[in-house]
Amino acid sequence: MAKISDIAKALGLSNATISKALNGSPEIPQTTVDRVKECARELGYVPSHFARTLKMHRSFSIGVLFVDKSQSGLRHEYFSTILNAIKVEAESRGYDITFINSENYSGLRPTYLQHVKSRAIDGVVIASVDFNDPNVMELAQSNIPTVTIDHTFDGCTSIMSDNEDGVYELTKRAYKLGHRKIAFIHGEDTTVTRKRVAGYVRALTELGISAKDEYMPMARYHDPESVIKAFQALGKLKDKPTCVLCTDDISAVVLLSSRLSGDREFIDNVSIAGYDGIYLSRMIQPVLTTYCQDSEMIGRLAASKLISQIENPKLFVPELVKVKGKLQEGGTIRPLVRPIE
Amino acid sequence: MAKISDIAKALGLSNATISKALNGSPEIPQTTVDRVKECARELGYVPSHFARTLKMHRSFSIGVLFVDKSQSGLRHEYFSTILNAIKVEAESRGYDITFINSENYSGLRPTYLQHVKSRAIDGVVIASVDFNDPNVMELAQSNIPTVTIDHTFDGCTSIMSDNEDGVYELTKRAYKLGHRKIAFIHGEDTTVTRKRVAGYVRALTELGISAKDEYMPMARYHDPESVIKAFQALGKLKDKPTCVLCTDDISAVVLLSSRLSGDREFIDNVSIAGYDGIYLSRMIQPVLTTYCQDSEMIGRLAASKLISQIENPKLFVPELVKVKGKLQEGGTIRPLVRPIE
DNA sequence: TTGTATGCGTTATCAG
DNA sequence: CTGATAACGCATACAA
Repeated sequence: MAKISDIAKALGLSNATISKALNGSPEIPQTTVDRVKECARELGYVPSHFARTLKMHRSFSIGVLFVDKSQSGLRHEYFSTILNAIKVEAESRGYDITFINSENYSGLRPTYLQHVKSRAIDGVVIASVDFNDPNVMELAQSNIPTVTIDHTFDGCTSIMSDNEDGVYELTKRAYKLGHRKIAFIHGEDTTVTRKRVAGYVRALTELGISAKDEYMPMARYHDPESVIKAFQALGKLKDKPTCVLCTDDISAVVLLSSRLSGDREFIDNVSIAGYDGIYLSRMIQPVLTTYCQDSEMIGRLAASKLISQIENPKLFVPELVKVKGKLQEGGTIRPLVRPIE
Repeated sequence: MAKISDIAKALGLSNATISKALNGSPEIPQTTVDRVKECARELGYVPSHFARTLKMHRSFSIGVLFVDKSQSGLRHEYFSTILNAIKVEAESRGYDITFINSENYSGLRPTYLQHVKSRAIDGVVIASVDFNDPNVMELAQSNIPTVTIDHTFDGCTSIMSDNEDGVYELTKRAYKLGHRKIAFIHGEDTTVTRKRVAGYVRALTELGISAKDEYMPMARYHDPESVIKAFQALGKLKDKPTCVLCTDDISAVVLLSSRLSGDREFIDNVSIAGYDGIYLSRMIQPVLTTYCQDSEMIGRLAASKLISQIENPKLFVPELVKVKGKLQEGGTIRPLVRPIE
C-alpha cells in the first residue's frame, strides 16, 4: 500500500505538505493540491485508516447495535431494511458500519461502551435490543453520540416509527368499510405495543365505539402460533368481531393462507389486516391491508441525524422524530355489505 | 480510557511487561499475569484497537461484501440469516464485522481492495454481489483471505448451498407422492440456477421421466409476478403438470394464497413447492413443501473457514464446501390419488 | 523475569 | 507556502 511518504518522495515534498493537501488545508495552493491528488491517484494511495484514527481519535465509522434474539433481529425484514438504509446513508457520507458487540479479549469482557471506545467509533445506532439491559443503558447514557430506534433515552435523539398513527389508520379504514366490531391482536407489552393500543383506542373513541378488552387479546410479535390462538379465541366469542387487526404481516399472511379449524362462518368471512408492510404483503392477491412502516426513512434518518451530531456537536439538541408510514389499502379488509350495527 | 501505561504505573511494572502478560507471552510467570489481568479489569482496560492494528497490521475484523440490489441482498431472509451467522461465529472468535464499501475519501474513490487494505481487514466474505464486477474480482484474486458464498473463484474457498441436491430432493418427493408431471419454474440464468436445473433433470432421468422444455419455464427469483406468469402459462398447456416447483418460498406462498385467474381445475388441484425454507414456510397451514437451505451453517462455515485461513495461512488450501439442506415435507405437494400415468 | 527503545502511518504544532 | 518533529497506544527485538 502506498503511503503518504511515497507521495512525498515522488513529488519531492514533505509528508506534512501531502497530508495537508489531501485534507484540504487552506495553506496549500490549489496547484500543489492538484499535483498531490493526481499523484495519489496514480499510486493508488488510500489513507491508513487506523493510523488516522490513532492520531485523530476519530474513526469515521459508526457502530450499530442489533441483537438477533430469534425473530426480532436482523432477520426481520423491518430491521434488515433499516440496517441497509443506515448503511447506504452512512457510506455515502464517508462512514463505515461496524457491529457493536461485547466479546472478550484475553479474558476481559468489555462492555458495549468499552468496545465502542476502544475502536474510537464515532457514534452508534441502537435498535432491536433489550433497552433495559444495563450494558445498553451505559452506552446510551455515555458521551458517545447515540441514536435509538423505536425507543427513547434521555438525551438521545430517537427515531420512532409512528405506531400510534398506524393502528389508528387501520382502525379507521376498517370503520370506513363498514366494520364496527374491530378487534386488535397486539404483541407483548412494550413501548411500541402501548403506542399501537393507544392508536386503536383513540380511533374507536373518535368513532364512538367503546373499546372492549375482549377485543384486545395479546399475542407475540412474529409468532403466528400465538396469533392464531388469539384469533381462534375471538372466533369463540358470543359477539364475534368482523375485522381483526394483527400484530404483524407475517401473522396476517399465515392467518390468510392457513386452513384453520373453528367456526367456518367466522373464519371465512372475517377481515384481516397486518402491520409492517413487508415485501410479501404487496405480492399476494388480494394485497394485504396493512400499514407500511417507512423503514427506509427510519434508517436514513437515524444515520443522518447521528452523523450531524458527530460532526456538529455544538449544534446538537436531542430530537424525537416520528416517522409516519402509509396505509396500504389492499383488499383483505372487505367492505361489509350488511354491517351488523 | 485506561491504557497499558496506566496499568504499568499502577503496578510499578513496565509497559512491555503488561503487554506481554496480556497477550499470553510465556516469558511472564502466572502470578504476574494474574496481577496484571486483575488490575486491567479494575481499571476497565480495553486495548486500543487501532493502535494494535497499526502495530500488528492485523485488525481482528473481517469484512463482509453484500450488495443490496432490491430484493436479493440483505433484505432477503437467506442472506440476512447468513450475515447473522457470520456475525455470531466471528464475534465468538474475537473478530468484528465491518461492511466493505468503496466510497470516496477526498476525491479518491478506492476500490474494494483498497478499502480492505487501508483498514487492514484480515479477510472478507463475499456474497450476493455481481461476481463479474472487476472490482469484486480484484478483491477475490488478491492476497487477502477470501471466502465466497454460492460462487467459486479460483483459489478462494467457497461455501455453496447444495442447489442440485435441493431440487433433486423435491422432484423425488413429488414422484414419491404419485406425481409424474412435475414442472420446475426456475430463476434467471445464474450458476445457482444451473445447478438447480441439473438437479431437476437428474432426478427425472433417474426416475425414467423425460425432461420437457415446456415444463421448465424461466421466471425471476423473488419476483412473484414473473412466477405467476410462468405458472399461468403452465396452466394453459395441453398436458398440464400436476406439481409445480417454484423459484423460491415467497413466490410459492404468493401462489398459494392468491386468487388467480385461469383454469380452476388446474389451479385448485395443482401441487406446489417452494425453495429456501424461510420462517414463514413453516408457519402456514399446511406447511409449505420446500427445501430448507442451511443458511445458518453456511454463514458459520464461511466465518470459521475464513478465520482458519487468516490464522493459519500455511495450512490453507482452497476448499469447495457444499452445504446440504433439508427437505421440508410439508403438505403442499399432495399425494396424487389417481396418478395420470 | 523484566525493562528499554523503536516504529507502525498519520496529523498537528510550530518554526522556517 | 513548506518542512521538521512530536505524539497517538501498542507490540516486539533486544538488552539487562
